[in-house]
Amino acid sequence: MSQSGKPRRGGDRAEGHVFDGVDRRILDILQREVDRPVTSIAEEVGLSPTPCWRRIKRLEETGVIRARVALVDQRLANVPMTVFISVKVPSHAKTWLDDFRALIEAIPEITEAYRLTGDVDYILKVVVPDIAAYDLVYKAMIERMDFSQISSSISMEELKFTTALPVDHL
Amino acid sequence: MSQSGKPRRGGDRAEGHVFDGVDRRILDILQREVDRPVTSIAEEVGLSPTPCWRRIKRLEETGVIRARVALVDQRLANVPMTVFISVKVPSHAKTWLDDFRALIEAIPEITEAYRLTGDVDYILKVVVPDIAAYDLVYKAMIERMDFSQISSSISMEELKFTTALPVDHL
DNA sequence: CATGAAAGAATCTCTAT
DNA sequence: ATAGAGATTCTTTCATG
Repeated sequence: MSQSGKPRRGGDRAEGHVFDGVDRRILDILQREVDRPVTSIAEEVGLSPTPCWRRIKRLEETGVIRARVALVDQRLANVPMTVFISVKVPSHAKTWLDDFRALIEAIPEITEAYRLTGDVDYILKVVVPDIAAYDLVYKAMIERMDFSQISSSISMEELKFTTALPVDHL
Repeated sequence: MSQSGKPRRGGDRAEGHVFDGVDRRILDILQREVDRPVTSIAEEVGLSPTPCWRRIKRLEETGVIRARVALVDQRLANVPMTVFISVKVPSHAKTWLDDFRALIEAIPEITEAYRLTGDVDYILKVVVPDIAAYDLVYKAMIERMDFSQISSSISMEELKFTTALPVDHL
């Protein structure tokens, strides 16, 4: 994968900007260690510091780089448990969805939420210290809203977690 | 949630270190903008720069802060599509799991993978440019390994995505 | 128009009080 | 906690090909 077979045309995006292999390599580095000095990155991609710095700055200004964040260890932050909640909606009224959005935003333990195709309507990723804390989240949800169905799956093991998007498609 | 009702005892972790409310506030900031100057963070949490800097450094050394990374926009990086793959395993042999781990590691489009309780054994998060690219990932998987069952759900909408863990449990 | 060199500003890192 | 020195990095400007 990550090799579609199509010839690379330079990777023009919707916004009209063109990225090349050097941009990809810069992003690949920044997605793993954003505190690397520009000179070090420049060296690795075979550029002098100034043009490299300009590329990074442009990647920020165009929004390709959305944010620079610290990733925190789940266990050391006392939220070692990850639970996935599958939700079916009881109503397709707009008010229900609005309430659901507000609920999701209000609960920091819910770190991800997606609306899906298929028989499950939404999937939520929840991080908590333990089952008891998860139960509090669960209760808070069903107290505030109606659900047609909710089912939980506990993550027994995280095999992979990366925030680095594949860059080969750029 | 995120308020368990128990009195805060300072939040001693497994490693024996004690975090307080200031550490929580620092982490909360760093999880959103890691490039904030130390002096600015110090000001916000009501500390002078030096002790604030020392706290941040300790958070790094103890591994609470795992990494500092750039978050890239999915759409602008040409991987706007998110797909969740549910997998059931055909065999509980160790070799199968080893192969599965290697497969997951080898495919950069698979950004997350978890082993779950319940009827689904694993769930994978995959980011790709489009259906065609997804199909390549899918084919690469079933060509390399056997699965008892695979089912895909396409994300129609990302309601929430944050890498910031809740800090109230620390 | 992109590159490379270099100067000034800001920040980081650590020491001393 | 504060002050501050020295090193590093960032950001901009300018000359060059």
